[in-house]
Amino acid sequence: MTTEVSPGTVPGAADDGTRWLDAGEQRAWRAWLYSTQLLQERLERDLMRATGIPQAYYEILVQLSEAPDRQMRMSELADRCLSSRSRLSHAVSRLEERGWVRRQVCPEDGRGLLAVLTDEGFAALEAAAPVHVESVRTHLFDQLSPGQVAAMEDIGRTLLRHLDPD
Amino acid sequence: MTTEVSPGTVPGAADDGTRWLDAGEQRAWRAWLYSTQLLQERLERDLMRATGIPQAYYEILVQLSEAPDRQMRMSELADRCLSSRSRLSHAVSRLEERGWVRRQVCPEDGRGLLAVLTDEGFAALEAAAPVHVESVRTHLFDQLSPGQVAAMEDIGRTLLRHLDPD
DNA sequence: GCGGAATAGATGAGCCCTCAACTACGCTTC
DNA sequence: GAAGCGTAGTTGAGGGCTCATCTATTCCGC
Repeated sequence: MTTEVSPGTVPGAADDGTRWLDAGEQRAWRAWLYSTQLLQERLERDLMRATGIPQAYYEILVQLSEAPDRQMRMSELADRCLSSRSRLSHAVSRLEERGWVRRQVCPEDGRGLLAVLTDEGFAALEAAAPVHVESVRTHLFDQLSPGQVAAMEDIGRTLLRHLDPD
Repeated sequence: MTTEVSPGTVPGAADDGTRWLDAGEQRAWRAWLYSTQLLQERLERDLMRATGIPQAYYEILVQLSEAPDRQMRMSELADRCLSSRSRLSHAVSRLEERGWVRRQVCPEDGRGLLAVLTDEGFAALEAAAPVHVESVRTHLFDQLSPGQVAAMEDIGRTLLRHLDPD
């Protein structure tokens, strides 16, 4: 009862060695959790409503658009999009149905495939980009001071070093 | 070509009034996006693997466990979980199947229902809590300095004021 | 008290994602 | 040159979420 506990935690839990969160950590955690959740949902909905493109697909188009010849191996594309192979495979299938991406056999490796951005795909990205950028600016950058933006980058990088140890 | 643009943005885009992101903003944005994405996935996977409970359900159990008589109106529960009514309704149906929550008619409002946490539900939460807290501590708090934690809370609160204007 | 708007919640289709197989090719080694 | 292992990518089942729609109840004004 005296122990304010954690990510939603059971009041009165026994001392079982768990490193529970104190009240301050609890507040910080909730602020992070709720804000990232709401921001993500907001960005996703803005993009989806305006263009019909989910963020995950947008990211794929972006990566391809920046690649030499607008093409990339499936695996590398998955890595860059922080996506599982399976997720990417499903996603590229959908994008193929829309005519935005093509699969092409890879000359150097008979197992491999290249995902190629089509002109239609590039056009779709060009149409979507301003919408998405504006959304990110409105809901994120317009709300934060330069110091907060710097802190956000610093925190993000710190977490990435731990989470994504290439 | 000279303009480094944004959330994945089309090189060479014309000046169409879009407030593109500059290189620094781009970096900050990516750091935030990737770190939150990876952290979320990590927490979700840890909790799911160890307990079979998705984070969204965990949050519901937490909110109920902290409510008077471990019960709450569906709508209020949805609000507190940052969930849509529909999502909560589906989720509570699943939780009912597991025997962790019960639906009960609301005395004061014939339209309303109360979600009630069962003893089994509470037990499931008690079992899951240490796992989840440990995961949050390992992947988040153990990585950040006290200053970074404070900045994280500050940024989160700032964004919430804009996103969740109660 | 009656008609209409607002509120509480449920429901089903469709989409995306995860997880666990599974196929197919390449790379070594003997 | 066949066996075995690792890598590339796909597939399908199952679950969660969104969105639009639907029902039931309450609230309000007259």
